[in-house]
Amino acid sequence: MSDQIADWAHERSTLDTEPLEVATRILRAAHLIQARLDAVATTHGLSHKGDLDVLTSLRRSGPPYHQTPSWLARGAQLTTGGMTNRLDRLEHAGLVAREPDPDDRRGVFVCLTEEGMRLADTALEDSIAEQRAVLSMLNTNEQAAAARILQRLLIGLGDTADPAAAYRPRTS
Amino acid sequence: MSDQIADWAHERSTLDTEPLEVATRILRAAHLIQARLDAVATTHGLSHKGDLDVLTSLRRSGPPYHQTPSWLARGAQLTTGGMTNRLDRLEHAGLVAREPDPDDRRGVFVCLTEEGMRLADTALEDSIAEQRAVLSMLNTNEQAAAARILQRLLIGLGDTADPAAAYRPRTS
DNA sequence: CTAATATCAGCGCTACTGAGATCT
DNA sequence: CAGATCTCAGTATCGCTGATATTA
Repeated sequence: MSDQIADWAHERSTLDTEPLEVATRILRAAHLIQARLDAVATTHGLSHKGDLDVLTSLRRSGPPYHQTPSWLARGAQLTTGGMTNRLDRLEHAGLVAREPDPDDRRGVFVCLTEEGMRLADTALEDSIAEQRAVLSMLNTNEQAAAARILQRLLIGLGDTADPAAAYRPRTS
Repeated sequence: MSDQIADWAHERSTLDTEPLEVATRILRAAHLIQARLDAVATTHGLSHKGDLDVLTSLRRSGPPYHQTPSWLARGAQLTTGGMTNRLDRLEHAGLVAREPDPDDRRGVFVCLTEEGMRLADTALEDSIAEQRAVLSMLNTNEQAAAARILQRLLIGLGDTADPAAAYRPRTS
C-alpha cells in the first residue's frame, strides 16, 4: 500500500499503523494546496498570504459586506490580535475601512472598499478556479465523499468556525 | 448543506461553489490537527514544532537510522536551508549527530543519537495515539475512503514525498 | 464588578533566498 | 565546466502573548 507505512510497520510492527495515513496526508495536502492559493494571492498583488482570505470572507458574507474583527478572526483561526495586524495592512492598502459599530461602541465594522470589492471579486474567481483544478484530481463521487468525511472530521475536531456554524455567530 | 457555501452561492450564484468545500476543509482540518501534534511535541520537550518530524522520519527510515539532509528536507516539504536550521537545533540538543558520508564527501548523514532514538520512540507512540484519537471521529469505512482519496489527491498535487515514492529516493 | 471588544508593543518562531564552499 | 550537496547570513513573514482602554 505505502512504503512509508510498510517501513514503519516493519520497524514497529506491534503498533497499529493505519491511522497514521489520514492525518499525515491531510497535512501534506494542506501544505501543497496552500502554496497554490498563496500563488493566486501573489498574482493579485497581495504579498501577505492570509490577506486575501479576509477580503473573500467579507465578500462572501454578503451585504452589507462588513463584519467585526472578532468574527473574521474566528473564520481565519486567528487570535484577534493577529487579525488586527492583517486589518492594519489591508486598511493601509485601501482595501478595507474600519467604521464604528453604531450599536456597540466597543465594536468595529470592517468594510470592503470599492477597490477591495473589485479585488475580492477577481481574486476569488481565480481562487475558485485553482480549487477546482485541485478537485479535478478526484471524480465526482470522491469529491462528495471527501466533502462529507472532512466535515465530520472538522466537527469532531471542534472546529469553532465549522461551515455549519461559522456564519451564524453573533452578528454584532 | 453549509451556510458558508449557501451564502456564497447566493452572492454569486453563477459560480459553481461545490469545489470550494474540500480544499478549505482540508486547510482547516490541517490547522487543527497540527495544533494537536504540536502539543504532543511540546510534551516531550521539543519547543520547535517541526523537530519531532525529523526524529520520527529517521526512526521510521529503519536501520541504520541515518539519512541525508536533502532527503529529510523533501520529506518535511522544506528547503535544505530550512532543514539545516532544524538539524542545528537537534544536534545542539544532542538528539541527532552529523557524520560524513564516506562515499560522497559533499554529503552528510544525520544520525539518531541514543537519546534521540529514545525520544523518537516515546514521542512517536504519543503522536500515533493522538492521530488515532483524531481518526476515531470517523468510522472504519470513512477512514479507508479518506486514506484512499487523499492519496489520489496527493499524487495529483505532485507531492514529491508522496508515501508511494518518498521512501525510495536515492539512499545516499 | 466581570466579561467582551479591539488595539498595541514586544517577542519568538519559522522558513526562505541567495551566496559560497566543496565535491562529483 | 555543469550540477549536486550542504551551510550560512540576512531577511521577511507571521502570529501570539499580555497589557491597556473602552464599553456592555
